[in-house]
Amino acid sequence: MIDKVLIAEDHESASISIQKTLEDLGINQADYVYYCDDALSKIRTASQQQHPYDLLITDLYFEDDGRVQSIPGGIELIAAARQLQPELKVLVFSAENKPTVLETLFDTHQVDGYVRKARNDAKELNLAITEITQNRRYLPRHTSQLIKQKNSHAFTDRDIAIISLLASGISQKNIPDHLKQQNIVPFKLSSVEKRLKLIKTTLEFSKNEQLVVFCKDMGII
Amino acid sequence: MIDKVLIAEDHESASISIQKTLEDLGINQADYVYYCDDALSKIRTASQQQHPYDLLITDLYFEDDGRVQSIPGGIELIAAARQLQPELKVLVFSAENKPTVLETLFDTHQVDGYVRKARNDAKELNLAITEITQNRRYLPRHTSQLIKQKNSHAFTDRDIAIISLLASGISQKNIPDHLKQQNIVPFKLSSVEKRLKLIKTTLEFSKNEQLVVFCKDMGII
DNA sequence: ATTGACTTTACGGTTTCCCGTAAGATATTT
DNA sequence: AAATATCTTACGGGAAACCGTAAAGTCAAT
Repeated sequence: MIDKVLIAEDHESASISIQKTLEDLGINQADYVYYCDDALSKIRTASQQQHPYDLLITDLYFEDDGRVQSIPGGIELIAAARQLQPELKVLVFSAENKPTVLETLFDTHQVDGYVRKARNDAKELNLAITEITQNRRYLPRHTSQLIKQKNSHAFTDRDIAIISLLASGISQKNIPDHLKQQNIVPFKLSSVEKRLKLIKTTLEFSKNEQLVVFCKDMGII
Repeated sequence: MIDKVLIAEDHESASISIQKTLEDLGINQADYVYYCDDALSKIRTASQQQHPYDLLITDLYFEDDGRVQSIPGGIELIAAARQLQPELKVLVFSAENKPTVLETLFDTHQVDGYVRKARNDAKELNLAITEITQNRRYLPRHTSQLIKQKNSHAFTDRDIAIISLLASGISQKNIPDHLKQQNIVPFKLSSVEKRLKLIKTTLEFSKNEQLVVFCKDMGII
């Protein structure tokens, strides 16, 4: 049974809707915070006082408004919260739709539910909480479609480093220097050239410009 | 005085928050729709029945879910609504933050208010409606900062065409063909080279890759 | 029509990128 | 340890991009 819920959401309007949904479900012990750091400290305190939260509903992205935060976003919050309280249920409520991000949420973080901010998100939220109450996971069915896409390439950290350098204006012939500095191997120019060629071939791209916008769109960089 | 409000917002959760805010302000005649087409037909009917809306609160982006819509988004909705009912007040409620988009909203569409979906958006929504009730515009103060940014370049349609071609994988030396096909002049390679160099110089960029991601981020392409 | 200011194109040299092949290094298998 | 496979680097030729200069074209004003 889910009695005590914590909402971590920086958008006040979204937070209000979540609170209303919890009310509709008869859940009266709902706390809400606008920063990840506050969320973690509440989880810690509740856990220490032998009255832990049953469910964390969290957004993924928290806007920086000047207040220094040690936890930058939802993913890090989930990791930190689970370390304090491993059995804590987690429901992510976010507009995020990028395959790579969702994949890590489902696989490495094993979230119990995911509701995307979209047309029927309030009804979905209600449904998701109901499912989680019964110890089931609530993951959108079209997720698998999103993850699988034609000619997909698994980007390594090195790939991301290289493409990020390109996107930041570094000339290809200078990339070896930067890779070396970051202790990324192999770092020689010809290996960089080969790798870029491979990526572009599998994705059926012809130019670097195309590749960087793709990575932007996909949230890879 | 504002009595009758229409909410055009595809996110159910956001719509609920807006409705709650209106309740808090004592505005009881609030209709809400999830599609732009529905919004326009409601505005038309209300206007014809001599009981028009006082305020339209609308999102900018409406997700395509298969239902065919003639009005794709908020900007087009605003234009169509103003044509039917020129004195209609418009308050935009969106996560949008790109300078170019906001500029057209404020300047060419003359919206009465803009609230960005962010940390204190519910309070801001309340404030904005109060301001509009008193015939004042409510525009965020940091807007001017956003629009004005160092080394800014005014992108022409031709610039956008060129950069879009680059981003879609067209080789620079083939751009002249495509420009010619689109009847964009000048179209010769050397003029394209010169233009790209100018843009990159003013923005202090060194590579095309950098330029295309910038334009992606800014919503220029 | 001529001048002058400005825009567009032509052209050539240099740099960077692209891409194949071959040599060298590293890891794996037997 | 030798053989094999795989990965990394070296190198070189050709293509594309970069960049300056000069020529050709365009336009406005007198």
